[in-house]
Amino acid sequence: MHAPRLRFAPSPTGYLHIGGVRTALFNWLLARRFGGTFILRIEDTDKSRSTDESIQAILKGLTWLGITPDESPYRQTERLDAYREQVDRLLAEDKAYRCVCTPEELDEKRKIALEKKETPKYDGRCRDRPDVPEAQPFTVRFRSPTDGDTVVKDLIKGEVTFNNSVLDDLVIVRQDGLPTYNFSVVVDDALMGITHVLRGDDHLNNTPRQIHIYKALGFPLPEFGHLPMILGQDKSRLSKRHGATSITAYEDMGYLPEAMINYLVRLGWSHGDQEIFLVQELTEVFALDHAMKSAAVFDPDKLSWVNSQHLQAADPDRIAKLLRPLLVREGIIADETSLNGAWMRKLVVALQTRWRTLVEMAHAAAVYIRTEIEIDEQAKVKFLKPAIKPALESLAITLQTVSPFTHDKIEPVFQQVLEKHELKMGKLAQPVRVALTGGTASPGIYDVMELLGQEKTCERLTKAVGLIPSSEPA
RNA sequence: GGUCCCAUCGUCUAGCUUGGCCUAGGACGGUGCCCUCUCAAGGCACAAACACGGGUUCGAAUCCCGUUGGGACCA
Repeated sequence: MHAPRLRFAPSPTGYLHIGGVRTALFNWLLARRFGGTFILRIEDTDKSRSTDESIQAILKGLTWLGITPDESPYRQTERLDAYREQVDRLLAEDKAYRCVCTPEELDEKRKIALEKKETPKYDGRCRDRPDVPEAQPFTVRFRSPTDGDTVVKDLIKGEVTFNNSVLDDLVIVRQDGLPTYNFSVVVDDALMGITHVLRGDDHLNNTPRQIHIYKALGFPLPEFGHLPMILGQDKSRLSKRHGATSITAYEDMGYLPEAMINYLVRLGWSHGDQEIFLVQELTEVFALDHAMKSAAVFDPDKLSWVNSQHLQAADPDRIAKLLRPLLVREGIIADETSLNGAWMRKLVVALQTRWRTLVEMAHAAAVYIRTEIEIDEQAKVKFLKPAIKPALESLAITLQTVSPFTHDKIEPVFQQVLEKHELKMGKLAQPVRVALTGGTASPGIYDVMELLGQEKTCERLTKAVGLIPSSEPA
């Protein structure tokens, strides 16, 4: 593969789907790997279903992932002249013809065929009609070969043979003058010099038709590759009822773009036993020879794990930066500038291995930011007992003298309190943890204290002491 | 209904092209243990699959045929 030209050609009829992203990703990766060009083409000829919001969503999603086109995006609705020109050629060369059969007539014939248990197929009534009426509304049909085989040499599926007799004369221009999918896609791919058509395998059956159009138009054939679908947990095609299928949803849920790419690339492709990939690395090793033929089930658990791996490896300052808007969104801070960078970095380091998404991290961060915390009732009953009260009290007092209030300075003071009260680490750490965070799970206790700062630490300890009765209730 | 695609642990997959290295490997998830101030992270271990049936062959997850099951497209 040398300097290939690849494209992603979504139709803007909804949000950007996970499956679409995977297709885009494979194309983009191949372009990067082999020094090629990646093109984005918006297939918006279906005006009734296409929306500008969708186009924006597609662009936004791809941009988030860094899958950006090398040429400015094309829109089919801006290329109508090109299709018209090619249709005229076909018509002039008698490789296509006008068909004046009405939808009603065709429907009727289809019904009859179905009743007779025959495959509905256009009967070719206008194919060789010498007297095509001029004034009537018409569609343009492609004159398909009726015998022989068409072999698709698919990059992923291998050789797939279709018998031409099953192909009927497909409509390439509708009554409203707009080209149909199978025609516009060929004209575009040919005119844009696409060398490799990599798309979902739901298009495999269309490929022989398209090959005939290429040939009729005298264009060189690209290579074809048909990627398997992505399925939901119930093994049916991924759809709304499987939960989030929009790429935007994953950004909102706090997944990292590189994790998304990593997870999606492994869905249908492998590189030995390697699971975690940097995007850079993918652009160096990705190729189609280890692409899967069969459909894959989307597994949110594994995505979550992949995300955690990238989250742990990520630069804390970058994560901090991504966290800020989420903290605002979740109502934890008032505006993005309200916390200082060095502190945010410490926060991220403390939480990085403990949570799998940015949103989870943001929620976990609340305890260190808010002035008021809620103490879990069970934790309180279990750990904030009279026996520990003196130790907590003396900790609250001695910690006030620590300066600077850092992990390393806090540790010896904490140890002293342990010794003085003859306590083991675990005996004191848990009550302190409950007092400081309201719960029983948190980062290391010295880190928690440093994050909270002297004031909050001492306040919360004192407050906890106040919650403990002096003696065990009878 | 017709055409086409697909088939290894629950899931993602290695192995299949060039049969023996497969007692089928890795990963997620699950379970247990270790580490440990808790929770994570990390380490170790365990359970878990070649859809089925025929061939071909000394030998098949790997090649061939069929069945079954899933999916897509055309309507």
